[in-house]
Amino acid sequence: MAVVNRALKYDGTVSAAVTVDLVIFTVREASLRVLLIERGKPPFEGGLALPGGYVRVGEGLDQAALRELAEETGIDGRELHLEQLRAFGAPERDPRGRTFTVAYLALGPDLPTPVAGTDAATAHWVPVEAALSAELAFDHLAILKEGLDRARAKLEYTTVAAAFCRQPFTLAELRHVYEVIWGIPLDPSNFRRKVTKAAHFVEATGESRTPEIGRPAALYRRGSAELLFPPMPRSADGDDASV
Amino acid sequence: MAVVNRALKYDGTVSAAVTVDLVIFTVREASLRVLLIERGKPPFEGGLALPGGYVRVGEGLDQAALRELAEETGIDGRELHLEQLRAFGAPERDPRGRTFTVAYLALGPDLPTPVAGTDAATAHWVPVEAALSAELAFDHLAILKEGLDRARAKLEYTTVAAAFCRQPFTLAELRHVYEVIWGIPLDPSNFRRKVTKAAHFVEATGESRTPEIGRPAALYRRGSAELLFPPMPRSADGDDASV
DNA sequence: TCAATAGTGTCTGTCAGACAGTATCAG
DNA sequence: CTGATACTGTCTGACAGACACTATTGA
Repeated sequence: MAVVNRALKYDGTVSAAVTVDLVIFTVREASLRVLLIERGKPPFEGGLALPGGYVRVGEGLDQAALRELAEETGIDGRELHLEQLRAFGAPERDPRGRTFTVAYLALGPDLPTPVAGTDAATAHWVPVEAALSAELAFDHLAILKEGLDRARAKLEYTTVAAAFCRQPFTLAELRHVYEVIWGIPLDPSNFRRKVTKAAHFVEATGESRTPEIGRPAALYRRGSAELLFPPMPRSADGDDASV
Repeated sequence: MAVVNRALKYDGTVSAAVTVDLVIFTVREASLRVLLIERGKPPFEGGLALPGGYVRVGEGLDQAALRELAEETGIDGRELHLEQLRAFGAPERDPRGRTFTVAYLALGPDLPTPVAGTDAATAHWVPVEAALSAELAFDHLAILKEGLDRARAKLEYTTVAAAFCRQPFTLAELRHVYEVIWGIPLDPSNFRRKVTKAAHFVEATGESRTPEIGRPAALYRRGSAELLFPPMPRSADGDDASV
């Protein structure tokens, strides 16, 4: 769609299209998944890509990211964690002409199977290991990698892990998020001590949930803290398992 | 400069100018300083701003940042730490029309007084406390704040502090960087233990430098490590002193 | 009763904070 | 010698890793 003009201004500066692209992660069935769409139009027609689209006139970057999130997935962005990753602007990253993209990272609880939107023929939750070895359109593989790195890093020193859990949640569910994203097992006992002693990471609801088997687990909600101090230690030897 | 076209494409997507802006920090005379220019042209003529300029045709973002660094300061960017902060794109951030900017953070040792460049009437190393309470052009105050936050955070878990020191350096000089940027004193003894025990943060040259007064100090060079593990602890009570 | 998961208690090593004490220079 | 800064050593408390042990459910 839309031929992007690659207009030269007299002084050699560039006028370009600007897009937002979204790295949307969720945890489902013991794996971290990213939302990928099958492109319905050239370039890369039929190929896999991150959801995204052009920024509109009069629209801010965050605003554009929220709109694309709603359009391509039907998700209300206010329910998830959304933050900017960074801008990508290599001259040849889009064969249609000069295009800059601002990548966003979105984290949410196991989300509904998304609604195919404007540019999306179909959308799927793809396990990240699979996505990392897939051929993605444009420079989306690099963007995905940065998103993954950022998500992994942020689990350490912020409380975003809770963004992956539908509230209320058990500590086992929260721990599961860490284990899946870091690809390493955590000691349940030490995890509990850490999380419950950190100020305002989680707050107990006083209720509990009885699973099909085993002892009922206490339920918690997100606390008010954004930063986690001291951080959640990732085992010294930076072992990322498979990925 | 130059009138930026705010062309609407038929589908309402925007074509815009793209700039890079630089937050360049250095440590001098017991204060953290940022390079600000006095704008030579409208808008905000005569006002203070971060150095920066338009991205050119065929030029990548990092490349544009390096070029602007050289043009406006005469600094060879390969000598300093340069990383992207993030993109800013509020619709009304530039009165001339829709403009996106990609902010960069640059960290270097006490740098030469910069050469006034293309868009800069004059350039100064301004103490950050002063810059934070100044009226900066565009959204540059917000960009500066983010740069400062990022720099402070990165001292904790990376070895970038060494980027502020001309090599070779003493451990007192390196410690001074932390103290100035965090605005808190660090215990010299514990700092030494931490830095020398961390793998490849610094490596001893075997030489020493005799100051005007006091015992000579051993000299070190940057090590190969980028990440610092375990991190440099910032005292639990997040006290940022004045700033 | 057992299987399974939730949750508690405790030992140990590592490391940060505090600070006493020693070393090496210029005058 | 004094003053100043560089460097070493040591004690203590906080906390992570490991893991034994107890608690509460369904079948």
